[in-house]
Amino acid sequence: MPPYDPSAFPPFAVTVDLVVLTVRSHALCTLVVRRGEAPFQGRWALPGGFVRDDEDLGAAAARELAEETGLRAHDPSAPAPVPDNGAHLEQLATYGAPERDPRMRVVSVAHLALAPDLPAPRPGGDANSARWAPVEELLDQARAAGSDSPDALAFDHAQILSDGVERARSKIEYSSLATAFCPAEFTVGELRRVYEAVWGVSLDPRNFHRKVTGTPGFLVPTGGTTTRQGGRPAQLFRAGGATLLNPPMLRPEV
Amino acid sequence: MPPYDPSAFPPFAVTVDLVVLTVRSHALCTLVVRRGEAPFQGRWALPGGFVRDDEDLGAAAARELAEETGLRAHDPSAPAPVPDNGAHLEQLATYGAPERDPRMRVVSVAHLALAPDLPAPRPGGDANSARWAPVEELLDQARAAGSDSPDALAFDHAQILSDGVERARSKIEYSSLATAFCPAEFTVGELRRVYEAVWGVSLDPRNFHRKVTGTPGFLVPTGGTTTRQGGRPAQLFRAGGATLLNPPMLRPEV
DNA sequence: ATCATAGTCGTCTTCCTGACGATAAACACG
DNA sequence: CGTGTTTATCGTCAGGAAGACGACTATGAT
Repeated sequence: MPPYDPSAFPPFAVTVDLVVLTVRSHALCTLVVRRGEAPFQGRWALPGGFVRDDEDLGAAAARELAEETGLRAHDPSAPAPVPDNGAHLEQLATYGAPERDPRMRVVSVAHLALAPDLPAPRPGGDANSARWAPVEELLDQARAAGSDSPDALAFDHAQILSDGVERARSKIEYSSLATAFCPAEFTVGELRRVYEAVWGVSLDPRNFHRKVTGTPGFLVPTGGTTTRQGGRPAQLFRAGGATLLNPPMLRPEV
Repeated sequence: MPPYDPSAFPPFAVTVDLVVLTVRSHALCTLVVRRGEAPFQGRWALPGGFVRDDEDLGAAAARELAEETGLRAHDPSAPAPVPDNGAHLEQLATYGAPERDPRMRVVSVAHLALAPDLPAPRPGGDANSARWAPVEELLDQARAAGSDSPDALAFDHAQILSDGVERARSKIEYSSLATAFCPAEFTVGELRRVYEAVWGVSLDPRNFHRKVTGTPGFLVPTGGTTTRQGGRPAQLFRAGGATLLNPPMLRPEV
């Protein structure tokens, strides 16, 4: 074991980067901001920033999320007394390859946020500096063109986005996390469209309905109904207390 | 968005900590080392150390793992041509509460390593400075006594261990990761005892046998047999190419 | 020879899923 | 005002997987 001498450590910068996902018009979208400075000037990037001196990692991520979107983070470890519109926020992974930032050694603790559909993004300064981009578009781009393409995300953000999307895709299988994409009250059909958008598949409405309404604690009827999707009025639900789905919702093969 | 000025970042130290898990005599155990210096002098802690200047996070974790155990890390992203005794190594989570190290701001990128049963740990220097400790023991301790108990793990390592164990417990459900606890060739019964030790349950040998031998790509028979567990000779298997178990192995309730 | 131990093959019931028919309740439009 | 369209919801049926458990097999120990 090397001697643990805290005065002789290599200096690192620590940042948080955010993969903020939402579902907009049947597509899974993520928030990207345009970089104003070098490196990667003019390229799109995930929102993020430095962790402050006295700030925990999750707090830094929540602060960045609020700055970029106005969303209040919903701490999953809290008892969650208010079913507000706060977004789900969790740590994703940490990226620290030595050359990931050409200027210096930067370790980025990526976080994943899931939010209901939001109005237009709140640009930090100028008008077109932030947007919701369909993740398929961004990921296809990263696969087709290289990471040097001017349309590709800056730094290793395509990898971070890919990891975040994969986390979301797998986590809605066995948890009730998909409700984080929905408003406080939602219908079974709206929840189904979330699954369809995140997985990029279409699901049988009848089997889906049977599954989610038959899982105890997943959905709680509010008593109200809505016709905002057209067609026959649908029951409104809130997310129930259950966080784990057992047995899980099965993602179709293919 | 705050201006991204790399010369004005708050300085952090970045370390890796390791949750090394193995199964020894029917119990899930983790490697702990005794701290030689303050803070927490004399207390047990997870092995770990500083990330070097030009070193990736995973490389730092692999280096620490080799230093502490002699294990070669088995990069899960590599095509894995050699079914060697290398341990499985993956990033777990990152811990960076401002006061987690009283001396300075330290962000620790915890990694999870799964290894087959090893001989006695290789102490870095003196004889009794490292040991395999049953995780139940360590976690019960953390729950019963506070973190100030002299038997409790140093820093926030009880939390890190708890997260690592939970990751391992859930991941063997839907992946073939349990084979990382086994030697290169193993029997169905040995694999079952791994599940039983990690989950702390007992499983029906017949149903378990049906499940693992019936999942395509999970196990590959080597042709050999062994009687090292006593009783009727058992077929030997190697881990197959499949990494995802679908449908998953179900962890019993209760 | 007998027993204990561990492995392996079957059977049966129950639960869950996927496929899909049928009905219900709204709205749009001629 | 009927008719078609859309979405929601209930029901049925066959196939697959899992839990419970019986039965048989091949070793070593006594």
